[in-house]
Amino acid sequence: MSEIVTIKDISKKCNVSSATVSKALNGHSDIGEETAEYIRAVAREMGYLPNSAARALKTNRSNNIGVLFIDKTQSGLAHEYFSAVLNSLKVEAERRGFDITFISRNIGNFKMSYLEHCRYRKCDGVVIACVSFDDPEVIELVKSDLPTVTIDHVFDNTTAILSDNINSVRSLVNYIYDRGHTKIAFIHGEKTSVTQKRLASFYKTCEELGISVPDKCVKAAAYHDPKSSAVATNELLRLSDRPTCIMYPDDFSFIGGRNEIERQGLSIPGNISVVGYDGINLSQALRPRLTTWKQDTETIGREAASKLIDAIENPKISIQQQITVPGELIEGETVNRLLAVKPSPKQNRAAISQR
Amino acid sequence: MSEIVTIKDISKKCNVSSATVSKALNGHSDIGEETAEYIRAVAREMGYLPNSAARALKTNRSNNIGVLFIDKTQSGLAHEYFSAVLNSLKVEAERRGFDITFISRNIGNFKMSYLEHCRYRKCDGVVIACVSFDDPEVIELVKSDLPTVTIDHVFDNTTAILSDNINSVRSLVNYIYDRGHTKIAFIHGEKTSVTQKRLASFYKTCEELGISVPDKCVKAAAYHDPKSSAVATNELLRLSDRPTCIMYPDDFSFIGGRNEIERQGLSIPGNISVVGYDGINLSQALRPRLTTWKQDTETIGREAASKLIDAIENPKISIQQQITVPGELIEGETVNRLLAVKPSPKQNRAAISQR
DNA sequence: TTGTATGCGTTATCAT
DNA sequence: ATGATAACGCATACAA
Repeated sequence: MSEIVTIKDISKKCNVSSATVSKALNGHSDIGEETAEYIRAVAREMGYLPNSAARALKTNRSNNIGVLFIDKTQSGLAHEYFSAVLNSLKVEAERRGFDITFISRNIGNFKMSYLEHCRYRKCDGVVIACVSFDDPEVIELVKSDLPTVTIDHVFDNTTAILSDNINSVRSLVNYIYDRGHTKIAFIHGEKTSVTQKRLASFYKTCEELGISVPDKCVKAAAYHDPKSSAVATNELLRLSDRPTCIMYPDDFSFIGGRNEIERQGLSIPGNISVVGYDGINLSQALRPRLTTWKQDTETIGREAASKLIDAIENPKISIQQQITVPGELIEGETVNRLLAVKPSPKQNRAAISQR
Repeated sequence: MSEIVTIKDISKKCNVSSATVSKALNGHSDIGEETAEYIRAVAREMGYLPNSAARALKTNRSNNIGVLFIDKTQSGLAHEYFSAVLNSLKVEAERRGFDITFISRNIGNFKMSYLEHCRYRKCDGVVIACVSFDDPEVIELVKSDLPTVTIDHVFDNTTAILSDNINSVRSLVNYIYDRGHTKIAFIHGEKTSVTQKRLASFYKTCEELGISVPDKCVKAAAYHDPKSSAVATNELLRLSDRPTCIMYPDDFSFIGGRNEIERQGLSIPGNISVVGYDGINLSQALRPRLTTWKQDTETIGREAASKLIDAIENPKISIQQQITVPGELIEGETVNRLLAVKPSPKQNRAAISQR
């Protein structure tokens, strides 16, 4: 088909040197405006495209950012939260002229570390998310000279984009409390730093509100795993002093809880109230619509790309920072309003047994 | 940190020329076995990594495959079906030494076509999926000299990996019929070639079974859109001669149908039977477990990568082919067994009104 | 303001 | 079996 056109081809057509063409194309100021414009016009007309490999070889810049989105279970692509973040990240990266490369071990026969993969592809920087942050290879990556941005995890020497796990749980608990609940159960995912933040915020907020939290009301489950949340739900529903509201680790896990609740002939929110976490599409397709916390995946992904590229393009003035991205409460229909006034324990128990 | 080590560095250490090192590293046969082994050992010890940019520049091969996974709505990442395919594709590509680059328009300030993006990044080939296949830019891509594999769509000059949309619908309809249903409704997505295949298979199978399909029982909705499926469900439920089983465009859309069914006080499968399509995680987390068709995303993605890389590595002997990937029926709990014997129309009507 | 020359790291051709 | 050399396309230091 159409032959590949190079700078040399353009230089011939324009009767200038290839250096002049290169400068004109890159907008250097030391080229006459008219010649520059002419060269650019010819380049456009000839369908010129820069050769990214040649450019990378020369400049040691690839305009490529690595993305480490790996999970114990599978690739991070399975989680709607992470795929949404990735998508936003990709959009912003492309807007600023960067492509994305998935980083992994084992590329072909070469077994390489994450860092080696980045070096092999000459990635200008790397975004790390949804990965075991204590993996030595991740540490190696973070400690390297490569610009790095982490999502939902803080290392002391990198920029981090954080979904606001403290305020989210605080808001949810306050919302639940305002609707008259004082017996609130919390099902959490695997013990990551995110989980620890949410759990701490849960305890702290309850304490501020004067709500006691029995150990029985805090259950461990796993993220994105309806089964373990179903088990936890079952245990909670069997408590003699049953909670009136259950908080789930994420919207998808709630499906398991919902099954268990319905299996016991209870209705949401009539007999038991619930909230999710994430605000994925599914949560608003369900009936009743799930009350949940929407994480701002669009901003998280965009900021991750943006801060990383800032660091790449301005290595000296860039400083590590932690950016906390607020989310928003989605008020669905799954938290019952129990009483107009703050209930005493006795009233509360009455409200439960009225089912 | 550790400096980048090049072939030249190795050649110095080994007291051979850089040409010899290159050949040894690439396993050429014209190097003494002992020297070659020695060179490789030194390279390993020094932490040598090939410079992909230099190699690409020289060989005109990037070991990079482009991936066009774009949807009207968003990126294809939102659909669990496509993200699963992509993940499998990525795994196979990496196993064979290829990285993946997302192809899009608008990279930086350069507005480029899909083909131009591929050329810019020197992609060795491209996989096309979940895209408007009638987009002129996609056509341009397919008609180019770039090796191409399409997923779920056939062009006459490319290799295609196809989920078996004919047999899947046939199997579903047969399964439903075997359980005593003769009034089967079909809700379909936007009119793509996939949709047309499924619809044709639906009509054909019904005809083979001697089932008549009133126009009222075939409804248009949109993929991945619970709302439109809810609307279609509502219309179907209001029919005087109501279907006993509804087939949904996909598992996620079924959520909308389910809401509508429950809103009307009907139960699944007691009052109305349903099947989904895709077999995503959600479908088996629901209660009752959804009867659906599981598309073999793992094979689809793997084959797409595999065939594309075959074509890249062996351009002469590679031929276009269409590969149909079978799926499997997931027997959930959402199709009621109506009668032991094939029902006459009258019995059938009685069964319906008994609710 | 424009041109010349060089080298980025690699592979391939052709000698030796 | 090994080495010298050139070339891939581009950007830049320096000369003009």
